Amino acid sequence: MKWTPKILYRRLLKLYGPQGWWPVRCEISGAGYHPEIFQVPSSSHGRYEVCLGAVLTQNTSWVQVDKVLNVLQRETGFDPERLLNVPENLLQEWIRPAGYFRQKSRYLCQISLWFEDIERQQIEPGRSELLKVQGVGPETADSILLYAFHQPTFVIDAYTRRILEHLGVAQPKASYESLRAWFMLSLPQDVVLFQEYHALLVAHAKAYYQKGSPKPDPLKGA
DNA sequence: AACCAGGACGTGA
DNA sequence: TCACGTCATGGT
Repeated sequence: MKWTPKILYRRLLKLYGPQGWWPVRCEISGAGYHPEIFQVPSSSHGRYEVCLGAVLTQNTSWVQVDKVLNVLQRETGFDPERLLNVPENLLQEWIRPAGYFRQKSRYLCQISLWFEDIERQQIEPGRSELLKVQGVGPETADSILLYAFHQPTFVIDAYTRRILEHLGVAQPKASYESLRAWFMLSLPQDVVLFQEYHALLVAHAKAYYQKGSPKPDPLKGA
């Protein structure tokens, strides 16, 4: 089987159907994810929530992030100015369940400053500028650009790597940018397509590529 | 009781 | 550039 981005997408879509992704809070979705009812964040608070979640979920399960986002919603109403005025100790207590709380408290402040700039100037955020923010690496940057600001960029995460390796598409040590290019160079630059594609990869990985209990990939069989 | 979770950074070679 | 140690909590 010679895998291309388009073929892989068709197979995943057939297996799992539309995802309607960025996971928001259980309070809203009931299950941690809300397929079908994903609303693109049209408000500043919505965009900001995605930014916070993207940082908080680094190397951390979403259920932990979910708890933290509920606290941040209650305490700050997803207002960057209010978050920036919270004493560091208190912010760290709020985000403790998401792990790395000392690092992430700083990262959240940095991304908040960046966010305020973007919203104030009402300009489209640039990827290279976003990557300069402390605590924002390639995956976090692409998640923010794709899900908060609707820019056509592709998110590569650990799940995506695992799938591409097992399918024989990628080398184990392939760079982030090379994998991102593999998708972006042969697909239409469509925001919803990229959002759905990443969501489908996560769905597939959760089903078959969990490290504890890996199962045979149905994509490889046929 | 280990092992893992949708990474990123600082350091040294 | 790149490999490696570090950061930290909660779930399984």
